Amino acid sequence: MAKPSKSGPRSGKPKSGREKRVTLKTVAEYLGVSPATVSVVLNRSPVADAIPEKTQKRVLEAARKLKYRPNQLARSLRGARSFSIGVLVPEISEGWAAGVMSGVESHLTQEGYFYLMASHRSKPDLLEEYLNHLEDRSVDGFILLAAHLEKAPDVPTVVVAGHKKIEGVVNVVLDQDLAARLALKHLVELGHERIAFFQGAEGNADAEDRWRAIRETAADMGLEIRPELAPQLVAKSYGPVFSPQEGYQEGYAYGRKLLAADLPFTALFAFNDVSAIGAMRAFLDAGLRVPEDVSIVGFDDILSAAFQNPSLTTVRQPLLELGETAGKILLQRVAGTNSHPDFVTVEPELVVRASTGPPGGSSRPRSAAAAGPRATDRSAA
Amino acid sequence: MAKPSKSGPRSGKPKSGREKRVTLKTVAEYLGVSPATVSVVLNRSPVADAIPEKTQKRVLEAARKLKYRPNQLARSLRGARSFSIGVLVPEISEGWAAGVMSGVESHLTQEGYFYLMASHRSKPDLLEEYLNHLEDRSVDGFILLAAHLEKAPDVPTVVVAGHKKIEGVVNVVLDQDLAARLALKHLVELGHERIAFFQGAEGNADAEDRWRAIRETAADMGLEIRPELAPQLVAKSYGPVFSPQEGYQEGYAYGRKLLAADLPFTALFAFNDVSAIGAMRAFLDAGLRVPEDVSIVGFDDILSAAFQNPSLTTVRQPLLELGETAGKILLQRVAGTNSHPDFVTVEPELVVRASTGPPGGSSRPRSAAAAGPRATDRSAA
DNA sequence: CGCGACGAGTAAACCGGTTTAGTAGGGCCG
DNA sequence: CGGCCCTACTAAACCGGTTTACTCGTCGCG
Repeated sequence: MAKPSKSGPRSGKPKSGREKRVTLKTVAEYLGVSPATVSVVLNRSPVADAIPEKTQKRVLEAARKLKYRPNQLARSLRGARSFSIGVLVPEISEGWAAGVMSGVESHLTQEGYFYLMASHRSKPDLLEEYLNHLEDRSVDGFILLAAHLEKAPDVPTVVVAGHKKIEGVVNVVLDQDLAARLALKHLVELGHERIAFFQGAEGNADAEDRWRAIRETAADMGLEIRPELAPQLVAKSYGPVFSPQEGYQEGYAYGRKLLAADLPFTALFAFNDVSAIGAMRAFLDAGLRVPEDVSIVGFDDILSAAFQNPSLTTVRQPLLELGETAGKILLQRVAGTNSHPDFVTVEPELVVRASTGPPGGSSRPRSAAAAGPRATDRSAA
Repeated sequence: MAKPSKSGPRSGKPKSGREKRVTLKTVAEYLGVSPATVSVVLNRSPVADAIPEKTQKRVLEAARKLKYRPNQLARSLRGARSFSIGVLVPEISEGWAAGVMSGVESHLTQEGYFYLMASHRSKPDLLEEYLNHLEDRSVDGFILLAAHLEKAPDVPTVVVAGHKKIEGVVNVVLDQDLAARLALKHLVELGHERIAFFQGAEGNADAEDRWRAIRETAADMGLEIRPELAPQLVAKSYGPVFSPQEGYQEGYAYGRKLLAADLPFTALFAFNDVSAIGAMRAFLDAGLRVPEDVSIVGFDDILSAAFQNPSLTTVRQPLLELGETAGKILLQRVAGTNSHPDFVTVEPELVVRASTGPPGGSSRPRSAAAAGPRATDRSAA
């Protein structure tokens, strides 16, 4: 019917060497129908109900045969959705962000979304600039890591490790209270009473909330926190960062300061693994044994935590889960599912390794008996 | 002049609460000119030469006042360029890829580009799928990390750590010959003659080329490579990977095997830092001293390399530079600057730390029988 | 026989820009 | 005074889809 003309085989001018891209029109002409019909069928739009099976089959087949792939830019221009979301991280190469990103990506690509990414370097003006650029590219939503947002963007937004309540923004955060409880309970059960702490640097996304959680939990458990034993780090790292040397060196320096304070303590709960590792080295260098003289608990569970000697007991952040949760919630919001809570928490986990043990005094008390085997017990045969 | 009408203040219907987005038309109507004029002026298109200063100023000012921001999707739809490029990495959370990405990002965002990203997980079909999806989103080019490409995509492409010559694709690779020379020269100058090696696993993007470089360099320097002292790793990691425990444990296992081979050696040049660290622990556990009994050279310079005890001498990959180079070349190609070589190399650097030293273990070369003391030798004071 | 209801699509507007071809009006020249 | 060239823009096509409103032909029914 209609006029199929001789459109089947490639007629017309031979063009230059290159194949033109297959477009909606190509398919329509090939079939002798209008572009609208093809579009409607391929999208299973409700209007397509009026089109008989037979034609639908023809369209589908033609599309497949010609290897038609719709131009996504064109679709997004008209439609509301672009199926891409903007992601802003403090710094990609940084371990924490990379881990969370991995979770974000896994969920998004699985749902057919891609994301546009940039690093805000914790600078408010860069953040602002990228938010604008990305909106101009019609992203459907934002996922922001460790970002200090002032006001909600025009599209759905989820912030990971932001701790500010902003109308219309969902925050995904680690359950710092649980983290504090896990670590302190572990130490207390081992018999520790005098515990030192590292507070996160100002500006660190998690520092404030984590410290609040620690204070409250310590109070609940009847632990005293001595200010002299709870210095605040200053390294300019933002997130729970694996910043090259700085954090490590700072941990070393503060580890020495703790010793110099000359107040007794048998354990240290550091702000993160990097500072924990630095402090551990300081203690070892000072002739103390870990964990016999000082137990150490880190935070994050960075990859090298397990490689330390002794291997580091730490509170693991489920980075993948943080990312996946953020992705899931964002896509739900993009899809219009409303009413999410302001804060969604993800649970950390305590990874007990060899850097913690019962407090045991200088002259090898019951360490041999109670402290049990080293972590190197895994060496099998 | 013309008819400014009363367009200045927001007239018309009050709309609902929300501000409509400012579009080209908005600006045009506000000024009483046509969209074409505004477009032409804002783009400094050659046609705009015909438009007097005065009008141009008016347009520019109006655009600023109304906070006009062009819809990038619309621009890309017509124009050839979308100012976004597709990036496919093996896995984001992986250290090597994250480092290279950091370089890529730095160059691209600086040039006003964004990128769409996904992980190909070293699976050819995923790679293929994402290449298509990204082309459908009109990316201007591709940067692929550690990917095995079969044929060149339709847009300019740069592959980092791909080692295959493909027509129209530029490869950015580490100079493995230089890497081998740096490491071996260092060891030879220290006095080492019997050196053990770890070969990279099959499928690792760099394994083959690196091993070739090592063999050739060793031959040049008159070093003999004993097959028994050059086992090939098998961990399924692709790139120069910081794969959690596996690589480390494999290093440990192969370290033991080297000792069991009962062939004398005074140094190990590992395939990467992770396996080097694993092997180091194996040596230490066996009662050997590092570097007095065995010197160890790693590869990559992962962040924790400096935290080891002893800290690890290693061949550093300039990850940022790899990424930046890839970005720079790609954008040049996108801009049409032709004729790039098939391969561009980036130079590694030897970072000498504490795990290498002259051979000359006190009196016990490689006493396999010694299940000696722990490695806690650092009890300085 | 006339009318409304389908069935099967289609024309055309639209998204928000870019770009090409063209045009109205004025000045200058011969 | 007509023709021509500038100047300063503008109309309209176009990019590649999506969507809404409408048409055209046929059938059922009263």
